[in-house]
Amino acid sequence: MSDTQLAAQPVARKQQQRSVQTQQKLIDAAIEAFAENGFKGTSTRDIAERAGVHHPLITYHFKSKDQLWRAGADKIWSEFNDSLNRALARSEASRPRAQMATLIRAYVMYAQSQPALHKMMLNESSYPNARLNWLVDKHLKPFYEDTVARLSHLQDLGLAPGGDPALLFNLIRAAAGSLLASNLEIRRTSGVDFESRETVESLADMMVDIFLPVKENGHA
Amino acid sequence: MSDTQLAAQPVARKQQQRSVQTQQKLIDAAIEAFAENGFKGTSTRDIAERAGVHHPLITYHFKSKDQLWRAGADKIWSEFNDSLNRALARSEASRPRAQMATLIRAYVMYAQSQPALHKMMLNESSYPNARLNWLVDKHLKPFYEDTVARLSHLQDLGLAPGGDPALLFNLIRAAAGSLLASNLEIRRTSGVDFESRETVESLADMMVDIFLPVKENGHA
DNA sequence: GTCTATATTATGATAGAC
DNA sequence: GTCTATCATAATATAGAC
Repeated sequence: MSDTQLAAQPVARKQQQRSVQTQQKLIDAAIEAFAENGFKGTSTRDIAERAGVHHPLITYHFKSKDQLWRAGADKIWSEFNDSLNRALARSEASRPRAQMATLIRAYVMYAQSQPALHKMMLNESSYPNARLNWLVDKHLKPFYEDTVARLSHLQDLGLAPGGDPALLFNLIRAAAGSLLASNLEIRRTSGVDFESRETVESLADMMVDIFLPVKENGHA
Repeated sequence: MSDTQLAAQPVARKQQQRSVQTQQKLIDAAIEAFAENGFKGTSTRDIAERAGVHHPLITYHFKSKDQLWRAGADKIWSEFNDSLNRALARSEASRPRAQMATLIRAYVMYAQSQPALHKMMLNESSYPNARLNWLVDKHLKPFYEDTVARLSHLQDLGLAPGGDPALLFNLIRAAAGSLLASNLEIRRTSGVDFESRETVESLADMMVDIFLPVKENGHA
């Protein structure tokens, strides 16, 4: 092996690290900007400024505005799935109603910490487009399939409100997502502040009470 | 009176009529475009194209993009309030639970026919800005005050779920608004189609069942 | 991997002919 | 009231120096 190879490797690694950091900063800035102003309403210059990076680096790292948007959506959904799975593992709940209550609480908590999840979905639902199809097929559908199966089972046990379980799923999801994405509006209208953990937890409690009104036998 | 005055009046009226028509076309196109792409994401050229009008006419009739946005919001909220008031008058319901059920149904129906109501609110809730403050103070607040008072009264009667009535109000509103604004996404994910009146009515039924689970004495 | 400079197109708003 | 033409700015994307 030559000297240049021995010396070159650490340099390459450092460069690789900086590259990854730049990409992460751009992705985080993109999530924020796209959630605020939608895909069309967001300029790559705005994203670059938020990330503290020169704007041609977006093309360099992500090829296009569209690819950067996808990277942002991937990150959000990955964090969201992790968050729900961790909550399920932590709760150790084995009964279906308790599991669904855990899911609802975890959904509300995640929607507060990252309202962009709902914002980006709703922004893309405005008119038929490739990003919406991609979002649904890659990310929403698996979550939907799993959760509707759980809700359907709860209905069979008489532990969830009747009616189309797909409708029920979307009702719960839309309520939590939209509510926490409307943070600023609701604070101004109602004085309710979802930045307070207490308020978010009372929302989660209220949702569990309303959407799962029937308790499991022998348990609180 | 001179001849010129007698002849000029009808011409002025015709011009006035065309002016009003142009303004209406622009307002309708603006509502559509702003709901799809948000304020920043919408170009005045896009609005003018949708309206079939040359784009400098926007400045002429509305002074600015911002003023046109406000005209659109005013129209939506005016129609929305009319729609709710007509539903209340039509139902002749005198008991508070039946009135609230009527309001929920009317809200769902309006959200289907004009999802822009929810879309424009949520778009402006993304970050602090003058349009959000204007929307809340002029339009949302009066609706909020009236409806929370009704919900609070229902809670006192034991006819609505407990907890902060402001939270309950926003939960119901966000659920219906967001659900019908997510039309395209939900159809692709779940196969549920809110263009069907039957589906929308079963959603309204489900919402009344869930949010007003306790019936009034002696009535269905 | 990062920068400056720039090509090309789109945007909000206006001026001035008709 | 309506049109064409245009200004100043901002957008996406790329080229090429370092």
